[in-house]
Amino acid sequence: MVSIKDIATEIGVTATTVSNALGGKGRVSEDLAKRIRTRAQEMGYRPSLAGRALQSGRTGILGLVMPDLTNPLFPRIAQTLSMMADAQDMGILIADSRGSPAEQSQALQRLLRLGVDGMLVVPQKGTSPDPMPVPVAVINTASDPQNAVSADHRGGGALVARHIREIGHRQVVILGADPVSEVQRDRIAGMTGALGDVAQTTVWGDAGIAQILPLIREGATAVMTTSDLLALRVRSELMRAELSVPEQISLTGFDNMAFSAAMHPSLTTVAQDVEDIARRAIAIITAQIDGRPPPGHGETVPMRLVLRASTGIPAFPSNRRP
Amino acid sequence: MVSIKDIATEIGVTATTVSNALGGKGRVSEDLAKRIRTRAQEMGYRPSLAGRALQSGRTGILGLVMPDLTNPLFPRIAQTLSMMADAQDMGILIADSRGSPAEQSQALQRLLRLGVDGMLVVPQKGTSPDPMPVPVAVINTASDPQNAVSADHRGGGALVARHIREIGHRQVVILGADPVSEVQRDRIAGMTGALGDVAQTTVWGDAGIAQILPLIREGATAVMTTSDLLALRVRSELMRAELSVPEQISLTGFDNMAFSAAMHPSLTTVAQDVEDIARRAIAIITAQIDGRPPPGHGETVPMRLVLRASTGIPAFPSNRRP
DNA sequence: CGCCTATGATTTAACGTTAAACTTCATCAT
DNA sequence: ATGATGAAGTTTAACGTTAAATCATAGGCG
Repeated sequence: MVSIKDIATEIGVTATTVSNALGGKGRVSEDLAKRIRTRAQEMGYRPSLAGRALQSGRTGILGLVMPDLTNPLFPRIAQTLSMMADAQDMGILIADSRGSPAEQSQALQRLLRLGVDGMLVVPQKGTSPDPMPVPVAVINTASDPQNAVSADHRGGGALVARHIREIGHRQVVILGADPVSEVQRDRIAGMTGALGDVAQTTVWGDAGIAQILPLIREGATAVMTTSDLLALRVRSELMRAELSVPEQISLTGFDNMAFSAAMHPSLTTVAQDVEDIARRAIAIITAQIDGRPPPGHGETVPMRLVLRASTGIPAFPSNRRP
Repeated sequence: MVSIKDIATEIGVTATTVSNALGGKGRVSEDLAKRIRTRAQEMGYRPSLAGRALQSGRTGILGLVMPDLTNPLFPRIAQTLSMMADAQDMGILIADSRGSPAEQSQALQRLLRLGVDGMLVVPQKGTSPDPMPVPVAVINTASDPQNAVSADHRGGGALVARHIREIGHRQVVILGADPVSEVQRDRIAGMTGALGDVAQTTVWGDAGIAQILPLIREGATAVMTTSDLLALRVRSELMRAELSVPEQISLTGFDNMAFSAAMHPSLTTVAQDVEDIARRAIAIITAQIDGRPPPGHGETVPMRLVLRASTGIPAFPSNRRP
């Protein structure tokens, strides 16, 4: 490994001068600076993060903790975060909280031990992360509006619900995965709010899926879910019951996952602007690290309705079929 | 931040003694060592990675570069790698090569600059990573058997193909996503090998999907794909053509993605033992970092056939339907 | 000529940790 | 008594970088 000293002795100056030349600080004649830069380049110099970190107290590394790395959102978040971080010459260290709040704390501790400058956390359902000795940005849970950034799940729910209402549905089923999840509750709250006087029943999880066919027999013409994966499972149930989508039943998902466009019929769903969320999270974190006031105050990022083929005008919009 | 020195002055010994006590090296009386450990605990001491890294020349951080973080494999690889790494007190820094080989090099450079001790690379289709100044483990491409670990894609292909042949199919279509991908080519090679005298046609990508219905009209009774997502798209096509799965057409995927169990019918597919792959990759990398010879010599990790409802005995196994 | 200022570079020190060499003191065999 | 052995700690130094303070030199000005 080439160090700043090696360059210094090669050229015949001091380490400090090389540091200044490369960093653009202090006083170095433009001539010498250029010479140093080219020589450094030639010798394949790479600044040692460790040395710098020791001196500055900063590692330039952020930790990313997600409830479950197999979470559908993770890849896109990770991708965008890593690009944003790159742009600031920072790195993203990942950790998995493996579903449990206890593991979440451990993951945070591990990242802390590795010396991250800040933490990006997508918290476990229903938890908020322990207080940390480094800045934290919380994603998708509005714990403390100062450091949180979230998609507007409520607004997203309202978007689909309004669509369903406007195309004429008068009785719908809402299916959530887990009532513990604040995100899911928000989505559903948005739906119920926008449905207004449309008749609605909310059901949860596997038990909820089993209740759907009976509810359809009682006149429901649309099923709104809080995740594309749930929607796919409902689609399977409907197929088994020989109910056609969207002719007899309209179906909606959430999150615009990769497969939702490939299903038949392609799934109407709601997309998060993950890129915007990631950008804001990074902005919050870097601001805090640099001791600046975090920008914005917990505004949420709007969601977008993705209209596809799984929703349509109900054949029998009345409460009960003939 | 509490440093080793703080503890030293508190107790009235030298920094070295504290370091020795905590690290279990050197000579320290058990009595004193205990006192030091408890005091360190009380003061909330966390060793500085930077200091250690500077001294040892190691950061304890590995880089993970994937072609595309939205790759279906990524979450599971990342999850397992991060757990394995944790176990060795290491961290995983992620980077996205954004689809292009050029970006792949840049991603590697970035991680290098951040000071990783080693690199885990899932290379771009058809590329192998540039030589690196740190150890590298290559995943899923058998470039150099010394440092590569891969699922047995060929064997996986053979598994599904054998299944399809054994249940009586005599004419099949094979659908791949991209002929440039070595992984996909291996999977298909495995399939064609195991099909033996079964009539077969291989088609690729979007154009390939369009060719499937004609081929079925000519008598094909099974469609084998190299990815679950492709299978889902084929399923949609079949549905549009009112062909039932598996009664009329059998369908298979690859990778056992989250949705493949939720589809209707649930998808017969091939699963990678991602955990084993990750474990071996970490073993290879840590061995190289420690200067030990890498264990094993590029053996591949067997794949597993996941039998579900999308494959069955063909109604008309003959070459042409009545 | 002597003083001030600006410029260009050097010296010093520190960040936290640990390997290696060294001191101190007690114990024990000859 | 004399040296050898060993245990318990200490001193020194180094890893790479950079902030702060210091030194040297030249040119401008009264």
